[in-house]
Amino acid sequence: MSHFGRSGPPDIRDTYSLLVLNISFRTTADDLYPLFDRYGKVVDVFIPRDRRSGDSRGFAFVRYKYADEAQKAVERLDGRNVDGRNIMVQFAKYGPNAEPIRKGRIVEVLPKTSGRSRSRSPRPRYRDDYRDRDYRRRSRSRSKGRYDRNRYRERDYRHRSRSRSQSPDYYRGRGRRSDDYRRRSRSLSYDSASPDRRSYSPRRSPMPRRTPPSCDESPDKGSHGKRSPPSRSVSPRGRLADSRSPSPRSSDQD
DNA sequence: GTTGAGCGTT
Repeated sequence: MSHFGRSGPPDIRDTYSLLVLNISFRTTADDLYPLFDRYGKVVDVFIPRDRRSGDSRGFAFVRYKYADEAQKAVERLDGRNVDGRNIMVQFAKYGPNAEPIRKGRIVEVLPKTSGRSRSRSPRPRYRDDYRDRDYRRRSRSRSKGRYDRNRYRERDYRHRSRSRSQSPDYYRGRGRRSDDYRRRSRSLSYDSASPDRRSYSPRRSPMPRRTPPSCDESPDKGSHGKRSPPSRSVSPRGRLADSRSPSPRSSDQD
């Protein structure tokens, strides 16, 4: 979807893609187009949206016809306040196919003569993590802390250098044991230890299974872990995989 | 109604 109503990418042969991050969730391409178009010839403005919800992911791609104009827009719009959010404009490092751009076109065309023009926001950048093509499915935001939406797909995406400050020793020595310990503790330490350590959160009941007549007690309280253990211990994974997502990768794309 | 590191589609 392009702002021009065209189908797919117009022409990336001679266009320079700019990645606009930190934009508001309600900011649309129409809002960015005039903003970027003022600094150069904008070929296309694309804002990835969620398939399910259809909401913006919080970033957009602006394609310029010339690199010099694109660079100017980067220096100009980078850090600009749009819709109440401080956007971050930078050259896209990856192409639509998740491939590294280095044809000398869209790739970083930062003139060394200009020195460090982006000293305004010297953020770390990585170029060897794009291989994870599954990133397109990852939660568009960290709301998973509150809402378990795509927790099943959550993996080591942001572990590059954000929250992964712990020493590798922890994972090598403790990591394995922890995994093993967690597994076995699931069958006997259910009502003894923390009943809800990392248990499965059937976000929504697959089937409209109404609560039993005896709904006097709150199922979230201790009562829940008292009668549930037997059913979960039988086949915790079987239920989840049989009722919800049998193969996360199977239905990756429609 | 929420969210906030990052890299893209008819």
